[in-house]
Amino acid sequence: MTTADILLVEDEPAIQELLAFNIAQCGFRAIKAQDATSAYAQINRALPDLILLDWMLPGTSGVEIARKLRADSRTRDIPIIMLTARTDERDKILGLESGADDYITKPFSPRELMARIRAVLRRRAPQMSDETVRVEGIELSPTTHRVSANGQNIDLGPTEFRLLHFFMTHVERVYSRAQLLDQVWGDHVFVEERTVDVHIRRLRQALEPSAADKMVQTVRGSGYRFSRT
Amino acid sequence: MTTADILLVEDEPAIQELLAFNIAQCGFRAIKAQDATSAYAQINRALPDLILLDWMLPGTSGVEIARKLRADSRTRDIPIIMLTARTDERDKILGLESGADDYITKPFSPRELMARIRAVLRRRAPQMSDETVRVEGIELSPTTHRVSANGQNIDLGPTEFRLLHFFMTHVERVYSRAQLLDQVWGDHVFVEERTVDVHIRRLRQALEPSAADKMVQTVRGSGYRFSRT
DNA sequence: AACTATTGTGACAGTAACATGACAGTCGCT
DNA sequence: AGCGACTGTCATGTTACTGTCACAATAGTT
Repeated sequence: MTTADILLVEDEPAIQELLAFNIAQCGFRAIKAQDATSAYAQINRALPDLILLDWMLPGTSGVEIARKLRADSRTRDIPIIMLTARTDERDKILGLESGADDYITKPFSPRELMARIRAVLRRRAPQMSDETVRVEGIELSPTTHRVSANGQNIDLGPTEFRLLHFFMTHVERVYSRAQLLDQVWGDHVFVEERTVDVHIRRLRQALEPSAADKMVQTVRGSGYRFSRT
Repeated sequence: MTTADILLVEDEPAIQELLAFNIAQCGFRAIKAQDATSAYAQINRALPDLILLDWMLPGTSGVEIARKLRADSRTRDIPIIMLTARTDERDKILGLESGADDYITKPFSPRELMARIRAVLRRRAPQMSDETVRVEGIELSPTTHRVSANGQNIDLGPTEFRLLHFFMTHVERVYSRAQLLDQVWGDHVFVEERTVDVHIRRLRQALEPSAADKMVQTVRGSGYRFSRT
């Protein structure tokens, strides 16, 4: 759940392959679709974390797809980046009005595209971006899967790692147990809410040697918060 | 790594950019040309180590370029890989007769292309693949295909060798089994993910006498990591 | 202070993830 | 052909993580 799923809607097979390869190279998971129909099918199977949408598609155009996704509450919040050959300023506006988060014109450098993907993910789903996060003395690096507090290494299990990662990318805000289950465990799992307490404890225990456990705070009646100070 | 220079002759800018990015990702240097004229100009400036040649080009075709390169003693030995949309067997023969080392039809997977580039480079210019890598006490020399840890020789099978080579050039970062299969096994072969475990074990076993096996670390739930300490 | 709602904690069994050993198939070599 | 080295897969151990509970501790209310 740490890696972002990116739905790639593109009809030209060569470009699709190349983009998929680049996405994978950057540590994300690429899900491919050639047209609107298969795109919807993929979205129905599992919500992606970001959608790369070709402007020109056979049948339903990219703009129409974007509009439909924005109309559905289930898909409203999924970031969309449009790919297009047009450089016309009017089209750009049209694309953004249709609900796209960003917009990139062909020919584009893959490096630029990847930068935009990261930027959008950082804005919309910070825990999906794989950048190193630092809060106070704590440092968490998703790519190396390492955590350190005040220089000393911290050993975490997978769940505690994701939990801390989520907290560090959503500082100073209270989350209910249900919200944490959705965000850290995934929305379709059924687990007892009190299980969160246990993992909070395990996280605190791991952070204790560095005195960083004070940052994981209980908000009675509401949930938990990760906070500086 | 003595990076290989790869001349990329392709008129479609989008595909050129994407290929150039992939080439760079793999640690090679991409030199771009849109047509025969600029290709010759680049070759005159400095001989590339490999040429990626689009079959269909405006003006002089890829086949003609390949013939001319083969006729010149200065360029006769440069490996050539042809890119083409045609799947016709006759064209394939024509392409190879014109002197190409390999031939790949669009749409192709970048992974396959990169595998072929590596294969051709390995065949035609083995010294180009790489130079000796050193991490902690371990020393790996691709050219001599030798590995030593703390002075003492280590015997590795081909797969373990490539695995260690990949790890040593990508230290500290965690790779999933799928990523390792992509990077180390290369071709789009279907291999069970658990097979990675076995080769990890074989690698560890080989490194054990030098106590270097501690560097191959398991990251539960994520994959494996090669790390100092 | 007493009571209640909420959260902390230690223990535990089930399980998912990983390690290991064995084996059969393949390939190149002489 | 016969041999040895290497590979991929499976079956079986082994480990470490997970979720749940029972009960202890704490905060909030009256």
